[in-house]
Parts: sequence; structure tokens; C-alpha cells
Amino acid sequence: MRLIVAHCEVHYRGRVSSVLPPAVRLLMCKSDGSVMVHSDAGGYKPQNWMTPPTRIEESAERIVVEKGSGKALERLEIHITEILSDVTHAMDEGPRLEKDGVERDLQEALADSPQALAEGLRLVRREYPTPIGPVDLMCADADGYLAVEVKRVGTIDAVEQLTRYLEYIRAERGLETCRGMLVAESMKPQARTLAVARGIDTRTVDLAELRGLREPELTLFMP
Amino acid sequence: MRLIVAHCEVHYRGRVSSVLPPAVRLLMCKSDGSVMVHSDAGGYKPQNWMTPPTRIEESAERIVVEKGSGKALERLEIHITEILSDVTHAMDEGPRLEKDGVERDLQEALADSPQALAEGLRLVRREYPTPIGPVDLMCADADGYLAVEVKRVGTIDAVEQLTRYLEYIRAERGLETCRGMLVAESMKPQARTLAVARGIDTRTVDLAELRGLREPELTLFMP
DNA sequence: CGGTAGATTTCGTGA
DNA sequence: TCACGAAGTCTACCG
Repeated sequence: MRLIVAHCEVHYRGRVSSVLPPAVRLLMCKSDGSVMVHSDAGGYKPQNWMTPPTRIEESAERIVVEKGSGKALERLEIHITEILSDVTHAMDEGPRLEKDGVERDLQEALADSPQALAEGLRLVRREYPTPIGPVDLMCADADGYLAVEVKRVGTIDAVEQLTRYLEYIRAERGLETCRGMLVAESMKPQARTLAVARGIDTRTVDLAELRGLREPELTLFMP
Repeated sequence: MRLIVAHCEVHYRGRVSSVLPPAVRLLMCKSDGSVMVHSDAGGYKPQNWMTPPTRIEESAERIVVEKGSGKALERLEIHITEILSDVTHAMDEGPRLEKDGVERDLQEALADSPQALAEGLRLVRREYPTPIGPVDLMCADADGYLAVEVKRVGTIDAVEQLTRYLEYIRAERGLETCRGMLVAESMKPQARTLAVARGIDTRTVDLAELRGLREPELTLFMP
């Protein structure tokens, strides 16, 4: 990884046009072709960047990064006034990040414990297919079928998504009365409101609790 | 800005749990409290990070970054095995990025030239309010009213959004027959399909052309 | 390669 | 502070 600290001005033209007036910034060039321009503030995001694959052309006072072609051409021009530091560090790209607690994990926990959503509820199948994509969980109880959409955060979009699924599901024979439920770890008020209007149930759950229903939690902890 | 290159292991616990096995990485600490862990590949995103406001606690072999409290507590622990480099660079935070070509600019151009969407179309008002948020443009011609949703990229979500707006608009007196149009610089085929099914018009436009209708383009160029 | 859905989305804005 | 919508979203996955 190459780290350049330099006084520079940056122009980008592609999906939008942007100008970054002259100032001292960090230029990060990764070995995969990524180039990022970071200022000392502004948090997470680079002020400008280009993701791989890129074509990089460098001269004494200019670094030009390009990507795509024709109408999709993107171009990042870094005009360097003064270089304050320019170092390269060898870094074998380490192992991948291991995550736990993403939507997939929530879906698995619910597939294991559907009764947490409603008494007597059982899993029919995960990823129940529809023409526009799979519903996370198809369940059933004495009252009939229940299509469950799982999210980490319940939003209006999730309600819309489930609504579209239900349209197709209810067109199937034997599923005309299939109900819908949006399950999330946190629920936006407006999502709940829209869900009520659509006759869709909402439910908030806790991943750790769900797992506790099954077995002692066996996951990643802080040391 | 402080740049540390170190062999380290990182644990995050908060919105999810994650473990980053030991390897050589770049630790970027900005003066606003941001902390990012970058590997040499993986493009744009840091492998781990914490956005401000943060509480940072540092000892010889450990950097702990915390944020929030109670249920919303997030904690990033960086265990350092070996420091290969540790430098700090003074950087006055430069001026903001100036952008052109974002959705706002498109909306302004269309507000100036509604006739580009349909002959004889005139603007009634921008940001026409509904109970669930404002419609970008409310226009009218001899055939009646037209609600216009403006996007840079036309997607299914945009069609859904406009559909919701139209529901409320058509509930108003005098607007029962209001039509809808999705305008974008590029349109996803599936968005077009859904729009047709909903009786919503779609239209692609070019920002530079729109501006050309009014006056010679006066905007940001690459040098 | 295009489309979709998820993300520790982040980030801005307006109420 | 909260909630919503845009973003050069980015990224993984699936066809």
C-alpha cells in the first residue's frame, strides 16, 4: 500500500462532476488498484476515490485514474503541488473479516425457532421462491400459511418488498389466504404504519434471545 | 491525521459482531475521531471502522474505540502485535467538495424546462407536499395535472415511491385524475416495466441537454 | 455483464 | 434528536 501526503487539487468527472480545491490530503493507493483521497476530517468516506478495476497513469505532478470507457468513462485527476511524504508498505492481504449478526444469521435463527413468531408456527421452507425473488421464510400454523420477510432494520421498503411477494404467492393455488409478517431487530415507525395499512403483521425480535431458545449462545465475543 | 502500519487483530461488537484475524494493516485515525482499519486490498471500504463521535483509549498494545452507550454501545478493539510505522501529519481540513450533476441539479433543470417532458407542460410547484413527503415537481398541461418524480437512476423503488405519492395526491379534490411520470438520466428496464403496469410514464433526459435548452452550459469541467 | 438486495451502509437535511 | 431519502453509494450474489 502506498501512502502519499500531498498538497493537491482533485477533479472527478463521471457519474457526477466534482472539484476538490487545493489542500493537504492523504492519497491511499492499494495494490488492487483502488485510489482514495482522504482529508483529516469527514469520517468514513474519502473525499474522492476510484474503485478497481482502474487504469493509473502517473507523472511528476499528476496522477490520473481512469475506469470504464465510452459513456461510462470515469476519470479522477489529482494535481499535486507538493509532496510531503510518499511511503510504500508491504502488506500481505490478510484473512477475511468474519461477521456474525447480519440478516442471514437472523434468518437462520428464525428458521430454527419459528414458534418465537407465533405459537404453533412451523417452518415450511426457507427462501420460498416467487417469480420476483425468494421470500425469506414460508411458515404455517393451524390458521394457514404465513410468509415472513426478515430484516435487520424494518423499513417501508421492506413492507413494499413483502407486499410484492404476497401478490405472487396469493396467486398460487392453496395460498390464496397466505398472511404476511415483517420481522426485524428494529422497526421504523413508518414501516409499522404502512404494514398495518397493508394488513401485514410486524414483529421485533432479538437475535441473542432467539438463539437462547435453542441452545447456549455460541458465538463471537469480545475478548 | 495519524497513520499507523501495524500487525494487529481487530474485534468489533455493536450493530454486528466481527473478528479480523491478525495481519499487517493500516490504521487511520482522523482528528475528528474517526478510526479506520484498511487492508491493502478490498477497495473502498475499511475492514473495520468507527465514525465520530468516538471515545478513544490507547495503551502500548491496544487501541479501544467506543461510541454510544447502553444498548447502542459500539466497541472496536485493536490489539497491536507489532508497530511497523507510526506517523502523524498536520492537515488543515481543506474546503468542501463541490459537486454538480446530483439529483437536485436535475430537478432544478427540469423545473426550468418542464416543456422538455411534454409539449405545453408548465410547472405548478416544486416539492409539492403530500402526507408522506414532497413530490419533486407538480406540473400541468391541457390534459390536467402531472406529478413528476426525478431520479438520477430510475429504479423499481422510485416507481413504488411515486405510486405512494399518487395515492395521496389523487385523494385531493381536483387532483383525482393526476398522472405520474418518472424522469431519470438512466432507467432500469424493470423500473420501466413496473411503471407501465402502474400506468406511470417514464422518460430519460440528459442534464447537459436540458441546460442547453436554457442557456450555454456554465458548470464544472475537467481542466 | 446486468439486476437485486444487503450494509456496522454513510451522509445530509429538515422537522 | 430523530427520521427520511440520496449516494459517484459499495459489495456480494445470482442469472
